[in-house]
Amino acid sequence: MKKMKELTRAESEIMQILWRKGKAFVQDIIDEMPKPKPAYNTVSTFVRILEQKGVVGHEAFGRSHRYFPLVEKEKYTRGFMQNVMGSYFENSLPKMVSFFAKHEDLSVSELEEIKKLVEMELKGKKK
Amino acid sequence: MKKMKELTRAESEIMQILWRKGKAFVQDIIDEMPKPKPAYNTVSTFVRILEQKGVVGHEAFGRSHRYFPLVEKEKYTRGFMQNVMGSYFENSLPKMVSFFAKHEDLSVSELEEIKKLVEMELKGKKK
DNA sequence: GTTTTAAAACGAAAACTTTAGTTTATATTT
DNA sequence: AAATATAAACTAAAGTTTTCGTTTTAAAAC
Repeated sequence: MKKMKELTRAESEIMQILWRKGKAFVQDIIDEMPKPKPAYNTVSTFVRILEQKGVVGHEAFGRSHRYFPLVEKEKYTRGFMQNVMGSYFENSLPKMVSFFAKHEDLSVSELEEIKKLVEMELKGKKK
Repeated sequence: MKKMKELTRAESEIMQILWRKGKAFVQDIIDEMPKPKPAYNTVSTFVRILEQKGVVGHEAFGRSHRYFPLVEKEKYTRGFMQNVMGSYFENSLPKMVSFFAKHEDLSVSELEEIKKLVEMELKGKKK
């Protein structure tokens, strides 16, 4: 398994859009970007970089390319979150949950959802 | 409240060490760094950059400086995780927990810890 | 009090990221 | 088929981050 190269901020922003949309032409990507929209060529360059990195592919439609992710968001998220967990939460999910319980204002329904989820998981685990 | 500037990767690596150790001379930081250790000056430059950004301070000992974080890890983590949550988990903690349940192998004791924690939180919430 | 030495400060080169203008190729229109 | 238009590819400049060699400094050793 090849080690996934870390994405830069701009690259990641474009990947987020591709992950969300599944497939997109350069213009579609630009449409999804906020306020100070970059030039067409800027985005075009980035998809090409991402393609070179092996995380994006394309299919030709006439002389246009429609781009799509080659790496699943889940997969990338996994590697990425591994770092975050290690650096910020001592590799402990309870520590992370506790952090959010302390700092963010969790709703009752969110908490109940987590509880249910964890119980489910426990059921599967214990015997 | 001033908006905390995002840290670069190298800066963040040094902050992690300062957060862990509390106080450290440049050499102490280098000692904590992995394999291809950077030159003394490299690290020295970074602590100075961090100082300029207002996230690190120092006290003088003779002609040495002992550096320490001015921004709590918790505080920085908060802003940082807000992004992560938004980009990767649609701002939903249950989604994040679910992600880990699916991908990482959580131990029974971790799950129980989370369950307890969530129940505690619920108790506090529901009237 | 002069020399040595070790750390901080400075400065600038190297590497990487971001941004877009220019060029090229090829469909589409005339 | 020539002109036009459009999208990708190329190129390069601007900006940022990372890396250290060099210089300055001030304390310590002589």
